[in-house]
Amino acid sequence: MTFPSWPDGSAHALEEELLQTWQRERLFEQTREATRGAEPFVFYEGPPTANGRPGIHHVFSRTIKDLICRFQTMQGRDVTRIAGWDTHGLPVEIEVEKRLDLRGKRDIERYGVAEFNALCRESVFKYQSEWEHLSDRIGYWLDYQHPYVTCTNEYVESVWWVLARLHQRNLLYRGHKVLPYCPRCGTVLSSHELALGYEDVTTNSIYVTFPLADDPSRQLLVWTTTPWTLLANVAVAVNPDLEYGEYQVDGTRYILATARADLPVSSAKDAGTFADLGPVRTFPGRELIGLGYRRPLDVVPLPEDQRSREVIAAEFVSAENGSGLVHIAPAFGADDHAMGREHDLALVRPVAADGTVTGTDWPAIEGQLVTDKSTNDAIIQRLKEDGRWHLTEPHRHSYPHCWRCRNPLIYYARDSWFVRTSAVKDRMLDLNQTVGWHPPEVGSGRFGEWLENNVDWALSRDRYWGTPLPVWVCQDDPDHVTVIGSYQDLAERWGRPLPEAFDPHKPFIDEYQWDCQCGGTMRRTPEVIDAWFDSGSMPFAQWHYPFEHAEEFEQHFPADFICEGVDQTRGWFYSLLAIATTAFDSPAYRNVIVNEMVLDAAGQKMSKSRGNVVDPWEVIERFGSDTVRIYLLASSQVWFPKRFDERAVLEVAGGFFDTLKNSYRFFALYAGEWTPGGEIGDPLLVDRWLDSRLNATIAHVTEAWAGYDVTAGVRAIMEFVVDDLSNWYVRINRNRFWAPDAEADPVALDTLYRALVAVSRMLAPAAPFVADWLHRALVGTSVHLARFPVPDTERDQALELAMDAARRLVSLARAGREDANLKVRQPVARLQVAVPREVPRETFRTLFPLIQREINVKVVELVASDTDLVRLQAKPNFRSLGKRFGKRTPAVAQAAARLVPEQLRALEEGGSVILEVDGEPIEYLSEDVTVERVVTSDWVVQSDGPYVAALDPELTDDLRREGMAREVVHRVQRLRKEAGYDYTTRIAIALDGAEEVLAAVAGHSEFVAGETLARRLDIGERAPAPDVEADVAIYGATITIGIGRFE
RNA sequence: GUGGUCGUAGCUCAAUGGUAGAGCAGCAGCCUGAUAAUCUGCGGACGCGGGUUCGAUUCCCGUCGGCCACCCCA
Repeated sequence: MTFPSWPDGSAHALEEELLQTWQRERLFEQTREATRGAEPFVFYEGPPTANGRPGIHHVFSRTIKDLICRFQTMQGRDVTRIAGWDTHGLPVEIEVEKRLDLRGKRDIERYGVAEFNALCRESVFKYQSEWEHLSDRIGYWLDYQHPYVTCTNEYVESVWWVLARLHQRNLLYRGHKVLPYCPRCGTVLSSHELALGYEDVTTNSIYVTFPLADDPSRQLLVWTTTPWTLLANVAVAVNPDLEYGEYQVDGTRYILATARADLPVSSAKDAGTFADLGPVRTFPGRELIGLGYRRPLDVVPLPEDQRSREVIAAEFVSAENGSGLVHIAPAFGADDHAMGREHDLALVRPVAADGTVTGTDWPAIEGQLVTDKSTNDAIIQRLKEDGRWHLTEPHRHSYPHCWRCRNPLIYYARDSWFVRTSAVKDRMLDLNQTVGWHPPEVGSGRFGEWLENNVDWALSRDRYWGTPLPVWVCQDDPDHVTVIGSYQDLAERWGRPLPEAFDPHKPFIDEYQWDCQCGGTMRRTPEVIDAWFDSGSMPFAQWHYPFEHAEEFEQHFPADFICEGVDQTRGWFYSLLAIATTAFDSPAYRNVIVNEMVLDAAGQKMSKSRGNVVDPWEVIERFGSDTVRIYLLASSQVWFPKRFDERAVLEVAGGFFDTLKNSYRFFALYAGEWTPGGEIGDPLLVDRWLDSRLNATIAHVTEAWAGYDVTAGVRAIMEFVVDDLSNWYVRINRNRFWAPDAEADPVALDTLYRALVAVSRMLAPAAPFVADWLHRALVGTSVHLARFPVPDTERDQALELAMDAARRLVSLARAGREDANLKVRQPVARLQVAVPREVPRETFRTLFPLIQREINVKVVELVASDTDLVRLQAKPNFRSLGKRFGKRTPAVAQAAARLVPEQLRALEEGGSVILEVDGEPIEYLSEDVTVERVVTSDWVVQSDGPYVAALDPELTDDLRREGMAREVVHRVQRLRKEAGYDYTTRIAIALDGAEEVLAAVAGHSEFVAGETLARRLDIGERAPAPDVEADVAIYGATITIGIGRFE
């Protein structure tokens, strides 16, 4: 057979062509068929939201997912790879709001919820085809024919089912809590969403004075970073054990913690501090407790039946910042809320659900958004007018923002629905222990610590486009609650069959109501749920479990493997675990690879605003997706941040593919009509060596990938191809593939062929295109239907050691040649080598011919002792000496210099010797001393530890003549190339010029003719009509070489 | 602010309580009938200050800088 030549076009073109072939062959389906019914390997695809474009970081995690899934498929596992789309939630709503230019919920309601949601449903698939296309283009195989889609009726029903189940288990409840709340989106956020939106901001914090009710000249100095919350102030908290002081400024006595007395006494530029002034008196905070005060901004009515405007005690108050007196507004802070309950404080909430001020008798501020700077400015202005303002101070802190709309959040008390995850916290921690995290730190650290601080999952969202919360509440008695777990259940309650075109979304679902047993009306609570709950439900909802596919679900739960970016730690990784724990008391995944972010070349986060976003399409077109995939996998562990630098892409992956391509080209060039599987002779040592290295590599890669270390496996393949296969095996065996007038050695062809086939199979999960091209070229079938290679022979450790020694010595001898200015073409008479004991002598000796060829030396000798070549010298090993000798270490180390060669050799061979140090016998053990070698002989000696190579530098006339002949061969070869001859072209050579050179050639005419394919060699003549002719200097003497075709 | 993490050759990174190692880039050279391949040679007192120790890049404390996470922080 003949092997096709590697296409000349770009990697991009090759990949595009293969994609068409794959499609034509329905290759993905074929691979699915091939392992159907085998032991399953369960993979869950984290559903992307299809309303944003995919980026390079998606290529990253998809490459890892693809690698593991392909690998497991090639191991014969039945790998489920179902695509999924996350379709609900705020991101989708916000996209639509922007498109319609709506500003908030009121606009949406005016526009019509039904119409709005219809647009949301549509917009989700805006980028779907681009996602599918990109996944396809990078070779990410996923079943896009039957994806799970979180907004379908089936999916929603499964989510309802699990919510009803949680309710049965008393894990779903309604609570009134202060929660992070986005005024723009008009909804609460969960703690994991909160984590996504912290930003450093500078706001104006203010110090405000609260005159005491019975003595207005004594004033509490109170600090706040959110002036608008003063509208709802009902108390001031002090720490009863903290020291406070009264400071007299003019007619006023300010009260603040003495630890905070470095505050200025006024806003004047040159104002001194309270500390400068000194306190009139000091006292513990408990003295203040119970005192009444005049509240600032008296614009909100306070209920009479509850306490307000008084000083209360709170342990959490510290003097770290502020004044040591904390303003309490129970509606707008979690601590405040707790204090309010504890002390029966009034709760006023002069802020509407849209974040605007309401219910005050201050017209100027009514309707203002509390997070607007102007609102705070107005409040500060009024405080100034009222004489209650003391100081404004810019305050820089990280403050939570809505992770979707970037607006600042407020803390806001309202009714919400919660999943009681804190009740299963310990269980989640236990189950998390069973998960194989890669890297482990994320699981134990970032994720584990997060679980330790678990709070109940704030599930409900006061929005429109989401899975509706299937909770119906009695209008008359809010304690009458029904949670619907299926559509059948709904129909039964409702009393009629559901309509044909039933849509469980808002607003339609809100029309379903029925009579409560108490006579009231059961209506659905208006909220939808957190979209993270949707995606966390995919293990069962993708099967419409328990309504369908119960068996499939059970076989596919939990997952063997998931993989997402580190940003999903509190996202999908958590929602999967939380739901699996509460609903099934099980982990949702057994192994997870957490990949880090892809940064730009400068290490900056990619963001649209910075304009440093890498377009995956562009990069793939330039390099090909295999190159990008290999780069992302191999440049560093996937859990380290990647600096995406285009130069680095070629550095890491380009060289490897070039080498692989050239190895194949070399093989195809010389394979000719050779057909694998035929009769071949006995393998040589080098062939067995390559087999051994190949088997070692297969074992290494298999182990790495089975253990989810994708990088180690990829690197092992790359090292094998570059170091062992190309740069050593092919190079040293060139003459077996091409020898003048001879067929290529079938044993070498077979060895190289098998190695290339195995490489293509190992590479298939990582670089599916190139691997497939290669496999088709070598074998004729797709690599993706092949099994992953299995080591087929034992490793030959002795041979690998011997070859390793040979390679080292070749390197050393070359360095020696450089040193002595002896070109490799100049033969030398002898090379003496020394190797450490563990190198098996006999095997090593059989490699001498190889060393001879590589070094161009006539004789290689293994010396028993290297004393003739080098002087031995002791280098003390402080590590082992230090352990035994402590303070005497330096003396003992120094004394080691006195060890004589016999002693050093004894040490090197594992013995021990005794030496007297400071009048005391000291025993040196083998590990105490490293023996170094210093060159002493006249020979050219290079050493690397116990490996020594020594060249006899003396050149006889014979050697010189041979060197000249080789030099002439070299020149002729260059001229052949210049003439553009084919490598089989027979030529005629004419040489004229320096006698010395001509004589040398004459003496080696057979060699020269053989190497250059010369059928005619005219010495001392000029060619009559050469194709190429040149004057060249050989050892300083000039000759003229002319070559032409031999007809 | 709190906690973590990192700070080593131009770049990317490694190792170690014992005197610093690799890859890439650069320069010089070798080799080459596959190669923009290989091979050989050339560089750094490990952010700063202090401590523990016979000895610290490695341990401890502080400090500066980068990154990450947490946070009701008034």
